[in-house]
Amino acid sequence: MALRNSLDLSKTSVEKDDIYSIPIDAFFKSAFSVDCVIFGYHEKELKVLLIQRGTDPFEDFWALPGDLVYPYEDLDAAAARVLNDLTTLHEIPMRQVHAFGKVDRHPLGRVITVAYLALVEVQDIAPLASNWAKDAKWHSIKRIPKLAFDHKQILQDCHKALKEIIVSEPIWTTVLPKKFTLTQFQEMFETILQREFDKGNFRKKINGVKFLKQLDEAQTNVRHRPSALFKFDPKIFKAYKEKGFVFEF
Amino acid sequence: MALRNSLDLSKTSVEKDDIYSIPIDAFFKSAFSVDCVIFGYHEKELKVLLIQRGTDPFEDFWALPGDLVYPYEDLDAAAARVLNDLTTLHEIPMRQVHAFGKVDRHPLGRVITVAYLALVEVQDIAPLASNWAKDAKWHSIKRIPKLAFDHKQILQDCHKALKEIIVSEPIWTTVLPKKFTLTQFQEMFETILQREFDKGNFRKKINGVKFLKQLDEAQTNVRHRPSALFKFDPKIFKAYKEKGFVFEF
DNA sequence: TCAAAAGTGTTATAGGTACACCCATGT
DNA sequence: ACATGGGTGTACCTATAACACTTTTGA
Repeated sequence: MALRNSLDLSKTSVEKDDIYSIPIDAFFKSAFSVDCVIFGYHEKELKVLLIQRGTDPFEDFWALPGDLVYPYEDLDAAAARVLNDLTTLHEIPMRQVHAFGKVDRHPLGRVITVAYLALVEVQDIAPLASNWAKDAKWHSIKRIPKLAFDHKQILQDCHKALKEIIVSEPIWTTVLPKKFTLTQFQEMFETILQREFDKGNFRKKINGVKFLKQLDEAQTNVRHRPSALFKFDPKIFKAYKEKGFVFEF
Repeated sequence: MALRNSLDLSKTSVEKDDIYSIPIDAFFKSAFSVDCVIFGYHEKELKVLLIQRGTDPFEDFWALPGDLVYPYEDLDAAAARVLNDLTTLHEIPMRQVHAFGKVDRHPLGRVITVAYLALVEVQDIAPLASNWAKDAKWHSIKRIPKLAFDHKQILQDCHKALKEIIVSEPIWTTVLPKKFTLTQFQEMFETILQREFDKGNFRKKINGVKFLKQLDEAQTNVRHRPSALFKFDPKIFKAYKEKGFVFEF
């Protein structure tokens, strides 16, 4: 059987055909990992943080940052740790997207991985290579190199999930300045959702939404009419979310 | 540490505080399971198939049907197997919803579980207790007993996911007869989405949707005006799905 | 002829789309 | 004065919601 060759479970006495007599210990011969799709946004460009692997398997390949989950570590905490190892960011929530569990997805053994995503400001990142990575770089979503494992699929699924999450959860707050213009707001959505909006109509929708509050300030030093600045009000948003609010673009 | 007491990893030499020196084998001391939320629909009622546990932990508690994933088994295949063990159904796709990975969620060791859901016709089920279950019964979604593990949370998340999936994927085909009336169709959505629709407006939406085809047949032996019968056309639906179709109720 | 559910039509309103146009600023 | 992006208004069109009404059957 093909799968047999790509797995090393030789330390157990498990025989494939006698599946109902597998000793309980055999089940505890597997591991789980998390893989993080860290999206970065900056000036109308969507990027992903990739690492270049420093060890086998797939040495030198670009891959999503990820790691095995420690025995005493919650799944969510493991994802947060990976983000912290690569960046200076804390308190950025990672969202779980999907578990990938094909038998042969990892050449060294049975490893199920759980994919997480986050959206951050590109400039916030300090891409220092950790011990399992030679290098770490932002890649435009439009030019992704060949990736290790099944990471191409994972990235694709997470990109789709990002588009769904962004309209209902304010994960975009990490990507805009505290005080932002409506144009910045619109461009961010246009980039991530990969479509364009009419300026006037977009603004009408924003005006109907109380959690985006216009400030008494304006831009300065711009060579055009200064824009009003807006801020996000998390308390008011909370009430919206409870009613099932989503941006209906 | 509280977690320490609820886990049994004594076979490894791992010390909590020295997490970076954990031997690779320690990671392969964990297991994964699948838990299946099998929703059943019948005559305006939504139910869930629960089993009564026959073994510790949580013996005699009601729980979601689930099992450990076999070493050579894909995650999706494990979910399908659980469904097959409890029912006579094949070819019913299970949809992955979420992975639950809290350290202490399983009293016997580190077990991450991946939740799946399916929607089936209640009558199709043959609730025979398998070796790990004393009993298996349909429970109305409105009256759910105390559940084992974190299954209450899992059920809740899956119920929410069902509402989201039902409007974009035709998982409801398993629940309606091959030839169905628009009233049956409407009642099914009303039950699952827990809201009501105006008959006339609902039908207007259906008429705009080409993958629901009216047949040249009608009901017989009903003591009221016979309803036209409709069928689902998977080929036409495929084109709709590619354009991102969802029912906007 | 009545009950019951099928099926259609009407209207008022809300919301979306596609524009055109004016405004404030720095150079 | 003009280039640049900010900001507003309008007119058209379509979608939606609420409702009343007609139709077809079995009993």
